[in-house]
Amino acid sequence: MPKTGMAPVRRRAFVEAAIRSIHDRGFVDLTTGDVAREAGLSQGLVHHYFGSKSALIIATMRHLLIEFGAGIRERLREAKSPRGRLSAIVDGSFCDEQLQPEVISAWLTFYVQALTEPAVRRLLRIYQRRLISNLRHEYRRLPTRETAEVAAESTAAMIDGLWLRRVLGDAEPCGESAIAIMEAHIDSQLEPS
Amino acid sequence: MPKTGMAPVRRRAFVEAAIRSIHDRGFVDLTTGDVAREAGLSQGLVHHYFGSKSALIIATMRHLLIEFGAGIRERLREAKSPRGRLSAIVDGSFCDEQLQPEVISAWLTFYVQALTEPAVRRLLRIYQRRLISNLRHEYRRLPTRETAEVAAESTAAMIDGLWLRRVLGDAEPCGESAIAIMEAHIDSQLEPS
Amino acid sequence: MPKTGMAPVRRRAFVEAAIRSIHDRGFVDLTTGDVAREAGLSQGLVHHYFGSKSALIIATMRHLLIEFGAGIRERLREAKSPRGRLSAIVDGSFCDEQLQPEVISAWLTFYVQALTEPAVRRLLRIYQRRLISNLRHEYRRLPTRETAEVAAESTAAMIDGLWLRRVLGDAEPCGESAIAIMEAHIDSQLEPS
Amino acid sequence: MPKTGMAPVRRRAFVEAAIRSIHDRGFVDLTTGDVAREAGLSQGLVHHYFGSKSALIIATMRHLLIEFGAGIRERLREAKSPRGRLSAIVDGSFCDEQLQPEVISAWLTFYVQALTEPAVRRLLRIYQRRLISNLRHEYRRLPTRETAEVAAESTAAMIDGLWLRRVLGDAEPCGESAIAIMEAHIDSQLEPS
DNA sequence: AATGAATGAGTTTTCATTCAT
DNA sequence: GATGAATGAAAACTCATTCAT
Repeated sequence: MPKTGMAPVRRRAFVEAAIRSIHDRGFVDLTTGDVAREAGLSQGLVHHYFGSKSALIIATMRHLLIEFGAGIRERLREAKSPRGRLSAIVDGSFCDEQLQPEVISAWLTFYVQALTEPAVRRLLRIYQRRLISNLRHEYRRLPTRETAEVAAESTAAMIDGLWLRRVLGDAEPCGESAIAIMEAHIDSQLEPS
Repeated sequence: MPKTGMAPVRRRAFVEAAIRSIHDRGFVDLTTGDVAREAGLSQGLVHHYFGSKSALIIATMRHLLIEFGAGIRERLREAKSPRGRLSAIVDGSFCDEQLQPEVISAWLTFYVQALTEPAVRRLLRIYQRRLISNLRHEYRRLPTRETAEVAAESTAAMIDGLWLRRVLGDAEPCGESAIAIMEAHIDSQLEPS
Repeated sequence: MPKTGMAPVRRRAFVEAAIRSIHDRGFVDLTTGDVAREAGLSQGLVHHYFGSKSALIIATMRHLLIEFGAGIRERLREAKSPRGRLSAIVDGSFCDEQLQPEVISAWLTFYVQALTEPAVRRLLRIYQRRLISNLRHEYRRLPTRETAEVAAESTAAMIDGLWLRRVLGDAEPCGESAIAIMEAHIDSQLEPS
Repeated sequence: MPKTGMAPVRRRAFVEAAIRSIHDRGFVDLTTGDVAREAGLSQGLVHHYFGSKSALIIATMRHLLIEFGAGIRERLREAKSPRGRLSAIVDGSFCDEQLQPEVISAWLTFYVQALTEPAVRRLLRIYQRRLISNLRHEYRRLPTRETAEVAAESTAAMIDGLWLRRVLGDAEPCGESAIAIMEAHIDSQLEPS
């Protein structure tokens, strides 16, 4: 009895195995064999489902983006006010899922790959634009277009920066202190001295 | 008598070639052959001077750190006031040298390598600690130790974040707008509403 | 379902190819490429099955030992008397299989490798101990423990020595004259003047 | 003041360094760099004096042969009787110089190289012929040409065999027991039961 | 659908040899 | 005579990809 419809199951299994492998072995030394072993499947199957290693990588990056986007959208939907929507973005950026070491490793890999792989670069641009545009929208009450732009830009930067600094910190990365700093920054943007 | 004392010259040549190659071909696909060609020297010489590809990479990361540290120290020495010293740090972080695409690529590589290579991780920690400790020191006039800490942390994060966002921006990365945003942030930390 | 269970077949093929290659090209200049070509398989497969060149060499040495041991054991089983068992050992040592030029080259290599490679040294010790202990056992009727020991030692030495001298003799190495000399030596040990 | 007549000094230094290096690193992994370092001289100098690595190896083998031959000749000159001359050969074969681990390693290497390198093979043949012809000459009083031949052959074999077995024994190789066994064998050849 | 087997192109690494000084 | 520098050819080893079953 041939199993049918395995495609989505297998693809997901490989993508998740890729994220774990990137963390465990580092992206540079990642082999399709590693991923297959991690997924408990055969090496040949990677090519059956993705066609090439690089296609698997792109699928993995896309997966990160989708998961992240879904988390943000979910939180935005539940938020009541513009201020709450800003908190939602911060929350979605520092939630437990996003601070998992495996996910962090994969995101950083994402950034580096974007430097040279156009396909990955395109994906990352989507993330960056979506984030800045969400922020700009929530800052729209600020007096000038210019102020809103700067507020959005600085908030986005601080999210990325706090995340980046947590990546390689001594302690387990924890979102709480990052969220506190972010909230203070947002407040200072909204009620300037 | 043979030509002597080439070691430092060659090492530097290879390190600089490595930075350019990382940018041109991407770190993942980097070969010692690429670096040698870029340096205009033979592949064998890379191993003669560094022993292995990975030792070359570590030397390259160390080079980045040294150059960056020297730039910051230089600017700090010339600064007149605590406020000026904060600007010095920002300046050193967004100066032309640091925003060269080649240097940016290499720094990002640095981060990714730090995830899995302990030797690289150690180097990166040095950078992070030095930056935060410099900032903490300049923020020492703030009312509480806590406020100073948060100010330092948020400033460091924003530096890294702005840099990171410029990495993959559409335009040539330019430091001016980043510096403006940073200065505003520093001011808001020093004179809270 | 894929073709399965090739591992032992391939391993044996490579080991036998290694023995032939050691003879043809000399151990010092032996490359995994040579062995692969000799086996009619790809170079990569050598590493797939053995992990490294040196593991292949060790497997080859082990193979020699096993084949030799099996030949001796077989002959010992068929022997009727202690005297016959001594002849069995001599026979097993100078049989056609052991005097094949390829096998001789490989054994000599074995000895040289034992000088510096602990793993190989361990294997060779097994051979030496087994031989001397077999001989000692068959000489046990001699008046003193001491005499038996010397008889065993001298017999073992003469086996190795005759073999060694045949290795590089002008003519095709032939076992007959060696066996005759050995038999005379054994007789002189058992019935001293 | 240019030093003149360095050639023999340097050549000897390299040859002795080669013997030590063969023992320390194994012949297979021997590099001219190793030898040069061991000799405390530069790598280029090896080629200046020998022209190639393989010429150095041959010179080293020749050196072994000369030293060994000189030891035997010296002892033969001092011997008073045919029986004493047989003892002289045994003595020369198991003297301290010949049982030095470095020398043993080099001799074994010599044998292996002889399998594939005609130049080395030629050298080794000289050793073998000289030894057998010396022995044959001292056994010339035996009743038949045939008996003398067998006695010479078995004695030579036992010398080589005892030496070979000492090479890789557990203990420091020591000549005494070998000499005792050899003397007994010679006696049994001369006064058969 | 799935796999173990196999490959070959490409990578790091080693090293004898050459050379300018 | 002597050396450190440099090279290039060849080696071990890796791995994405293909394939027969």
